[in-house]
Amino acid sequence: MTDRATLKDIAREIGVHASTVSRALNPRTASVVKPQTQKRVLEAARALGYRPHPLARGLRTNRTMSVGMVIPDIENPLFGPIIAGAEAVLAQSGYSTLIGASDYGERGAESVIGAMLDRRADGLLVAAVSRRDPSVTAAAGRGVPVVLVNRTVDDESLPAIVGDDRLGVGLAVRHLAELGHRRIGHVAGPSWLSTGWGRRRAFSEWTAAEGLEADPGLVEEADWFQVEPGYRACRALLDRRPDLTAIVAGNDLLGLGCYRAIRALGREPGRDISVTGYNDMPLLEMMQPAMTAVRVPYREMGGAAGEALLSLMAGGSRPVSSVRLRPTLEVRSSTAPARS
Amino acid sequence: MTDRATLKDIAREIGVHASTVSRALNPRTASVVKPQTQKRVLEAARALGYRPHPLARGLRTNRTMSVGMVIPDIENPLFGPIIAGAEAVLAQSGYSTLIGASDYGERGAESVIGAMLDRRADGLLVAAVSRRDPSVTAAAGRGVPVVLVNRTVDDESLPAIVGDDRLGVGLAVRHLAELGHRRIGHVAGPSWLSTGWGRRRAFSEWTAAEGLEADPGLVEEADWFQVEPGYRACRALLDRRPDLTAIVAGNDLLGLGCYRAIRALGREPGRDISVTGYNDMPLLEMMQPAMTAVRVPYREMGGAAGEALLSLMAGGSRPVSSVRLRPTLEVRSSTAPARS
DNA sequence: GCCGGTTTCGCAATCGTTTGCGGCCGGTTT
DNA sequence: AAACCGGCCGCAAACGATTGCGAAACCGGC
Repeated sequence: MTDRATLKDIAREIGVHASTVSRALNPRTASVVKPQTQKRVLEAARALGYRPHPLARGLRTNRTMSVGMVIPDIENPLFGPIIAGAEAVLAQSGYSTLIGASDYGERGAESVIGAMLDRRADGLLVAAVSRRDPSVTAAAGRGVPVVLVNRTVDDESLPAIVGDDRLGVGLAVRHLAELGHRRIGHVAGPSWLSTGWGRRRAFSEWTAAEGLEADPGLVEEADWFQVEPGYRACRALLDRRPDLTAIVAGNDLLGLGCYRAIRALGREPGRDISVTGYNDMPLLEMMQPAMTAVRVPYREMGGAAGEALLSLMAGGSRPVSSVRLRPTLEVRSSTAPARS
Repeated sequence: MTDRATLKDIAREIGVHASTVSRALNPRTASVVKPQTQKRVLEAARALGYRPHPLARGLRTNRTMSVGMVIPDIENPLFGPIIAGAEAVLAQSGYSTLIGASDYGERGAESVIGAMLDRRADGLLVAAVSRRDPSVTAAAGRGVPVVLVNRTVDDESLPAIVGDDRLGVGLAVRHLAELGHRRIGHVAGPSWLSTGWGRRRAFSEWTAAEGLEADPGLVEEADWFQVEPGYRACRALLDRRPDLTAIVAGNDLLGLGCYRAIRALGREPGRDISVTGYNDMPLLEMMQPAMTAVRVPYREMGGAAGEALLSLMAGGSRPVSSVRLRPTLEVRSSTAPARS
């Protein structure tokens, strides 16, 4: 790599000291250098194609202008939009985004976070947190700005940008109730994740609020947000309650698992048993039947998280509040009037 | 953030000079320090929780231990596995992965690559390259190690880890031919991308090799690897050639577009017209009908790219050869015997 | 022509590591 | 006993930027 120009090169070029060049180039200190010399500096800098050396700068200022982003499993299509949204707003402010996959399990997140702290990331965006996560809270305790995305921790001690699961589940349950469904089941996500747990509680509250049957037996927990666990949980649920006419799934993948389970029993999702998904991930509308789902604005979520982190890193200690984004309901053909 | 321990802290702790500590900690130079002092250094380092400062080290050694990864659009589920595979092997060697989305269009890739070079990334993994891409070749020309993933450039001047499209398309065409299809169409991806172009050429070659009809009119190009363009292209194709019994799609999303187009004509994909996808992205098997597709091992592809980049960055100038990974065919229910 | 006050800039230290060079110390060789 | 050598380690100079401090230069006003 051909060596880049340094401050000294510019200084030599126009006969001033490197520190003057530094000041001229930095908007915050540019006011102390004579306008005319600043102009000369700017020209020389452009002519030489000067780009500040991020390592040298960071070493001195103790900031790396990079943030770490921790994702549980990148292969989940859900996180694409979140990453994209965050990366876009962070890049706008000159921050680079380090990505780290904490493939399943707690050990992963800890070592990924450790690696990012070793790199002196200026902040952390964590999408992988479980309801209590020592490594994340430890990092935050050591003064590193942390913003949670999508999932949060129980005590809400950290700013989090999440979807409003109570609202979202409400949309699904009310939609089904309006279609005449009275016996609705729930295939829940893992209860050690805030999303799994929160939606499950919201489901109970809303069925009660709508005056529907509210039996703990209407809920079956899948041990992971994936198709196969969803299939197993749904089979268990339908074995126990063959009379269900609708199922609210904890997320889209669980919903797809429900499709399989329903078909395995010789019935047809949408026609015989209505199913709602949650998240509205890409291509969900291409499934057969196209799945009705609560849509969470994931790209916005990533963007909001990026902004929250920026203000947290910039703003000293002004508390950054958590945000719950409002979901909407995408009605498609996996939900139909109850035909009991 | 509580200040981390530095070399000097360790040195003071055990009464040696910082340079000795540095040597003791660096495996390459550890041989010149007395084993016993090395032991003391190691102990003190562990006791103080020492972690080298990456900026200071990088400033001195002129390496950042980070690589940039350029992705065309993160929202495409295709790139998740590639990212995950690459990140895993790079992390193993101590490299961090910077992610950058070059949302559509050429300008994007250029500015993203620029930002990464400004950050002095030690190498670049580019999944976003078009068949001729000045910014990428320029970066490589300036001595930055570059490895292309998934897509490549025409002149093959850069090491690239891609799928063997000729082989993959052959699997699809032969499969259809064996099912008795004689009039097979192709919905091609953009011809300015190596994947779109290569598969299109392979299609022509294989139809000729199989003794099938080989008419340029059998191919229709979509202007982007997405469902909607696939739909439009497939409609145009079927308008021109209503007698087709099978379609080879340039990728999965185009294949889904074909589903829609076929249904729009009142026919059923799989039953009336066979469709093959390409890539076998996640959840493709959940579609109705489950799509037969050429499976490209994307996670391996990312891993292989990471390894190629590592050896390129380490190995001086030993040429890193390109790799074409062998695809396989996943036969599902979107292909059936021809019923002409 | 001197003086208080600005503006504008240079000097040098600093961030934490790496590394060439040379020095000290012990033991072996002549 | 002088010379030498190899092992071990300290010294100091880098890497490229930022920044407190002080010193020129310059201003208008007396």
